[in-house]
Amino acid sequence: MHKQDVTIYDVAREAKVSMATVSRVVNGNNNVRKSTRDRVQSVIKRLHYQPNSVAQGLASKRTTTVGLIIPDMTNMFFAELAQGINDIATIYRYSIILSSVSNELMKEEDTVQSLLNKQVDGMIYMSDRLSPAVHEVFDRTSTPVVLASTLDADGDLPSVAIDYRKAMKQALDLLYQDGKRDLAFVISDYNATINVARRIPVFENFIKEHHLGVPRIYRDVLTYDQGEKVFAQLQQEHVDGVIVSSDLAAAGIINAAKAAGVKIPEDFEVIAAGSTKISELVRPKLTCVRSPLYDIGAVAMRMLTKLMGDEDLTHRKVKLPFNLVKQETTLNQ
Amino acid sequence: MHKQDVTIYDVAREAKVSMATVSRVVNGNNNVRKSTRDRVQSVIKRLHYQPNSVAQGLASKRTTTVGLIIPDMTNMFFAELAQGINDIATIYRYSIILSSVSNELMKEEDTVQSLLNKQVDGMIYMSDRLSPAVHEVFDRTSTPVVLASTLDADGDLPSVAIDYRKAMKQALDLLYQDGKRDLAFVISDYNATINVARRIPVFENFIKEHHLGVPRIYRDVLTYDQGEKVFAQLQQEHVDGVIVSSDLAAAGIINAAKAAGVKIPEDFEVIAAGSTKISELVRPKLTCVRSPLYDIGAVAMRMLTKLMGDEDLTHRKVKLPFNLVKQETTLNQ
DNA sequence: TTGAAAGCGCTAACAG
DNA sequence: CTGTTAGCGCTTTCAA
Repeated sequence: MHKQDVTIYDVAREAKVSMATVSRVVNGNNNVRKSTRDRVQSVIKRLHYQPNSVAQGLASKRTTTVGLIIPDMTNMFFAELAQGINDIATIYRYSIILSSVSNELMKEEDTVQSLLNKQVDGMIYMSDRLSPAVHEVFDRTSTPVVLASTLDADGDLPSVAIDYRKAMKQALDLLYQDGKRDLAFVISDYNATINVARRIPVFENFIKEHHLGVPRIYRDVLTYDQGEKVFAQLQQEHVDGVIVSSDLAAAGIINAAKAAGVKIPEDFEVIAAGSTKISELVRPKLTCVRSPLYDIGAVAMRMLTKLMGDEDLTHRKVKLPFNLVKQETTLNQ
Repeated sequence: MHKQDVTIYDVAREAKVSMATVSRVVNGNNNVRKSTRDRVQSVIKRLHYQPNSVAQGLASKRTTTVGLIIPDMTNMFFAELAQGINDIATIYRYSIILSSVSNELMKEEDTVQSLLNKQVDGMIYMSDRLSPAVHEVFDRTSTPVVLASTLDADGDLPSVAIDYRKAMKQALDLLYQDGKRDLAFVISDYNATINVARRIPVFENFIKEHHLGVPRIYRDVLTYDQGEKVFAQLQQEHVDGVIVSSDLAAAGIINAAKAAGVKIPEDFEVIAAGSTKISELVRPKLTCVRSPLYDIGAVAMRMLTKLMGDEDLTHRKVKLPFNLVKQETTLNQ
């Protein structure tokens, strides 16, 4: 049994034309007489001919494939981004090679290089941290890259995101207006660009301006369990308002607070700086910054298609509007 | 700027060997003298040579790529499966082409065919329903396929799953032992193989054996909102024990029940027949059937690697052990 | 509107 | 241990 039984050559022979003509028909090239086209198409149907994409890729140097570098696909945040990318990719008939880099089995730069070796036409990068090694690979290649929900703080890679500074500021304002003065910021990765270059400076500045003492930052809190655990520390330090980067961790904090008999939002307010379905299904419902994740993915993919078609981008750094959704973990005036 | 500047030919010339020898070095073939190997490797390094996977694929007829057909990547259930697949794939150096078939943009059989055209070495299929059209494509190809967390009820495609009959039976027993007599089964897709061929027969049989009247089955309940909505019906029909196929929908039911002042588990018990992180973060915590999702994915991928290496499978239908995790939505004796 | 022919970059006999 | 030589299946000039 063969992987491929019928090739373009078989079609050409049966239809009594050259391979070139079959190729034209397959690729929708108009320079074919209608009668010829019909004849070829009927042979294609009769023989169940399917073009070999690998051969097409080698000959044309286009694979109609894009690479997706994602930190962790079990994180709904990224899954929703990926869904937006996927849908647009499908419309444009691009396939997606998925690389989840959560495991330590392969270095990120090797993953990216492997994508390049597969001759992807473009890549979308959504890891929070753009290491120098990865950046170097991006710089060396002519294959277009778009960042989704991430930033390239120093460089100028095209990106789609929200205004993290503004979102952080609004969240802090809300806590402050509600009378909270002992604020904390709970994050997963301190060195993620969006944290170190955006949210943290805003947070520290806010604390300073309002004379709220020392900025309290808790790191490495990403999972539900880590959220549950960090609550004890928050309570010990008498924190009464907290911004949490992941809503999964925020769910842990909320449940731990409820278990400890703490009243939310009266005595303790929580805002998630990033959100997924989870913010809707915990009780009390989570006040959160809602990014248009699906749209971020969709826009990023659309930008990539332009880049892959050698078009220019009108905007290289796109900021999409976000929403501060006031729910039950803040006083919600 | 070119996509590929240095080819195997350049390396051969610089190292003063033939392309064949370079190819041998690249592929770790042992029939190369150490000194030659070293010389070639140093040239490879100096020139930053990277093999073109597309050309390799065309020449060798192996792409070291597998296709993943997934219904909806924003469903954590599938995301966790995919993670297991991804990790094993990474170990064996396979890339993953991801096809989310949730959108209506492309028919499933076309998606599968497109994967075949890309010359994937194998496929893992995780959609709940194996349509005749898709099955036909699978039957026609010699490319190996493994089903993960799905069944091929009539056919004999290799699969990895749990014992759905047993899981359903245990869940029903638990509700019955707790004194619940007005049972219902809430599912997303009635025609999913695991439902129509496994769970539903067990449910109907149970109802009959215990003389519990007419089996109540609620369909098309998949999302959180749909779960919230279906609760009104459950209440109206005085259901006191329900098995829900998706834990996301179960979360909706629980929250709606709480909002209606219904006491869980005293007056109303809930068991999720499939579970993810969500079962842990709702309150009360959800009693659920826990499938080893990551392992199912991992085992499926391992089976696929064997098939792709032309090895035989000792077991074509693997059943992994599951757990009925008793938490707060059942009386939990 | 069509065909001939030269690759795309690599692998895999085969011969030596 | 190494090189020669055909391809893999398709696209793409270039001529006709």
